[in-house]
Amino acid sequence: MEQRVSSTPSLSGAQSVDRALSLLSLISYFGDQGATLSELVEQGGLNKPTTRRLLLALIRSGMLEQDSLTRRYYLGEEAYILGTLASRRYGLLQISRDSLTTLSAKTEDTSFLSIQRETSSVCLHREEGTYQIRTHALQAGYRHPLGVGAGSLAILSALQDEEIEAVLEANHSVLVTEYPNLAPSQIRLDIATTREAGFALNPGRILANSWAIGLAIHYPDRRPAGALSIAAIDSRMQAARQVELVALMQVEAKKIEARLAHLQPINGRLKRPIIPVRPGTRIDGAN
Amino acid sequence: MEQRVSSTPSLSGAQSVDRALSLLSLISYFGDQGATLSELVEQGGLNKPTTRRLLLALIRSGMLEQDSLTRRYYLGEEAYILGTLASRRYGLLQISRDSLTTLSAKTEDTSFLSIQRETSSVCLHREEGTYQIRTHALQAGYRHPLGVGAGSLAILSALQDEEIEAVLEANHSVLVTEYPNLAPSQIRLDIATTREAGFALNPGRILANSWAIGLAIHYPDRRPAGALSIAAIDSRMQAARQVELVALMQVEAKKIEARLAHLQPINGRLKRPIIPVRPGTRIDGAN
DNA sequence: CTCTTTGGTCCATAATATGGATCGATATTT
DNA sequence: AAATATCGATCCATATTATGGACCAAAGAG
Repeated sequence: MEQRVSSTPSLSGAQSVDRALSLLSLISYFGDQGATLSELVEQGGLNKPTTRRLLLALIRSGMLEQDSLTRRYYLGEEAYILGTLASRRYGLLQISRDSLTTLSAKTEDTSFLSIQRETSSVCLHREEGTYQIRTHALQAGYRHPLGVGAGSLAILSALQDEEIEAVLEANHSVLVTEYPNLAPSQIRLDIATTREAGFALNPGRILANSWAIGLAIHYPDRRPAGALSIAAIDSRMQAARQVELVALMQVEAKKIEARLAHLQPINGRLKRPIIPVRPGTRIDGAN
Repeated sequence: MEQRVSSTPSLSGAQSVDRALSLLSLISYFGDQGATLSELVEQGGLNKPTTRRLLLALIRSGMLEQDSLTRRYYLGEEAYILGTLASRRYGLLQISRDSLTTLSAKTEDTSFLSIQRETSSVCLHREEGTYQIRTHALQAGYRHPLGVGAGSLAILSALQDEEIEAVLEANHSVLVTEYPNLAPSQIRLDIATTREAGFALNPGRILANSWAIGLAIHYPDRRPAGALSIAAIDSRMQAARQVELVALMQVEAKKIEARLAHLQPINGRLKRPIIPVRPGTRIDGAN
């Protein structure tokens, strides 16, 4: 009870919901590894009893699950179901899956789909290539500050200049401490190069010899919806092949953008499903 | 403040989180149509200001969005992202997508994937067939009480007898009022038929001439993970073709079950993603 | 065996959520 | 066109609810 701000004029409220969903979001970054209570207390900025109480509420709703043995917390089945249902409005991954398959099949290298989330990019999908040497610097669920990584840089470069500055400022301390090769000034240079070339290149900036090419996917209004990227070892990413890869990616990006244009106006009226269940009927430990 | 139960011994707490997530779940049943505040007040069992306050909290977190014009509420992008990230543990749909494509391609009819959610089944995906006459009784996101519909009946039939009775009891009033052709007693008969035949048949019980066949998908421990189903007009669902369809579906169900067996033990330790963001830093209207 | 760490919980206190009442805006009716 | 109904949204005094320091048990670590 320190966080008094006293400004909250009226509006707002339901702060435990904010906190609980912040925790949920935080947990999502732990991926398959799951999160421990201590980690969540440390990184979530809430104390132990509060954290635990909110986690229990999330578990009750099915959004979260706790491994009874390891005591770790994982996203639950309800999160998966809601996401699947939401995918009809936001189904970038669904729409892009074919393209990722195609890209990895044609190039033999691993391809990725990333999106923006606040000031970071998140990898939504990794499509394995067949080539024997693969970089594992990026996995589904991994997050990096915008500008770090090829897809991430492609997205950042597609933002407006003032947004870019806001992002870089927000990420300043993280960049300086965690990514010595990627100071904000360096990223600004990379953005210029990206815009000029029409694609983003990560020449092993995060992991040596692990190069990648990224291409932004745009909404009809030109805002970035995400980015495709392809990663390989440097020997497979020299100038000539870069051109080939970009050409392939451009074809797929175009396809995705065409489908995206059809996805948005789904707000049309559909028949109502049947809705018998009555929530709000006081959930205790009654499950 | 009527709902005093006074029993809540200790445990529990964070009730607004319960309520908010109940609302979120409720909204998910409205699908592409979105939900209005009034509908949510009516069906959610909470009053208007409370409902609205919780909705605002959900919007702040990105789990929900409100159409600024129609004022309707829809699942938000954050829900989609979380679901995508959770899909590595619960990716039944991902695993089943190929099978649905195959089934619809081979049969020319529309195929579905459904799962259990509490005492209902929810359609996660509808894969269109090419045949000119198609039934639109089932869409992704639609919910029916367990036992209503072919996939739904297949799932119910795969449960244990005592679970079945619990489900039927919970759904009793809904079945009686909403589905005159599907009294609990009728469903019990259908279950017996389903278990004997090895597949579920819906002979136009919900919508005349709209028949469907359902086949349960099992976890390694035999609990149902969901169900495949194929729907068509009755003339395309006579005995001979039923056998053909079931044979095709069994092949696909086997494939899915094999992949499911590999999905579960993903609790392995993976490299940690980078986690710079600090939630819990008081979210107001600051966005 | 003791010390430390981690998961989990208790409970008096204080902060927060609650919902009846109210308001403005947009249909609907007469 | 006026009157009425409906709906979304918000206010604010009240009392229910969340908070977090302190504590406990269990499982490593030394």
